[in-house]
Amino acid sequence: MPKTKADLLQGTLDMLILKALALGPLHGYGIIQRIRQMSGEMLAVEQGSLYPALYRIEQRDWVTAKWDVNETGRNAKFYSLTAAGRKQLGIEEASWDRLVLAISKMRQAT
Amino acid sequence: MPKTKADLLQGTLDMLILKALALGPLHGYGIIQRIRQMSGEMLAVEQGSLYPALYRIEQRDWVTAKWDVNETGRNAKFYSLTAAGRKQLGIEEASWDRLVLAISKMRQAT
DNA sequence: CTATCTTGCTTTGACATTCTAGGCATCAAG
DNA sequence: CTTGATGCCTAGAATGTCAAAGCAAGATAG
Repeated sequence: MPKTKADLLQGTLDMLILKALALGPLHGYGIIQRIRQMSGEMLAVEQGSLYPALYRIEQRDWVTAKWDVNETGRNAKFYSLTAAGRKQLGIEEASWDRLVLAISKMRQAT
Repeated sequence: MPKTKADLLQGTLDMLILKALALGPLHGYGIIQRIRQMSGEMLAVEQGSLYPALYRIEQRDWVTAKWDVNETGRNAKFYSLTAAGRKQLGIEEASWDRLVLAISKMRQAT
């Protein structure tokens, strides 16, 4: 039974999370929804991928976390982009652009 | 010591190999050079990545291998794209395009 | 002739990342 | 009271790439 092709490529998730948080602080569950919405329903991040990724990203000081209450009064852990995180987002976007360019060159090659 | 960012994202190598072989049969060592050349020197595939990938790809019948001699008379294992491989290349290119589109939507999202 | 470089294939282990699958808690709606 | 949505977390499996090493043959330079 062939595995279903992964939605995401390894290495893109950090960029997506940082990009989602660039629109403003948000809790984990909301980040998943924001990514889905921003991508036009094309990208679906699993919780089992997101939370470990958030932990990694926090360790690297690209985001900070703070428990707070959401608009409905429930507790949730809100993540905010740091200055370093914003810088990292730029790096990852540039890296992504390079890869896209390189592969588009592959496409054109005779 | 932060690791150097990977040149490739996991999941793209198969597509690159298939794409390189779409230009004609070639041996492993040559595939690395062809990918480098096709990508405008932007993509460098390591031997330690390539040969295991070729093995996987052969197991999936996307390529066939045959020992032969190269133009200088040396032995080398030549890989050729199969019909299934050509089909797979199409699938992977379409999947790549979808991901690029999804991420470009992320970029535009407000 | 012998040291080094390039070509060529292979294998091992480390590493990072994503996913599946589960658990737990709260709250609203039926 | 049961179900679904919201919300967080973890363990383990699977995957794929890379660094590093080894082996071999031929070319080239000294």
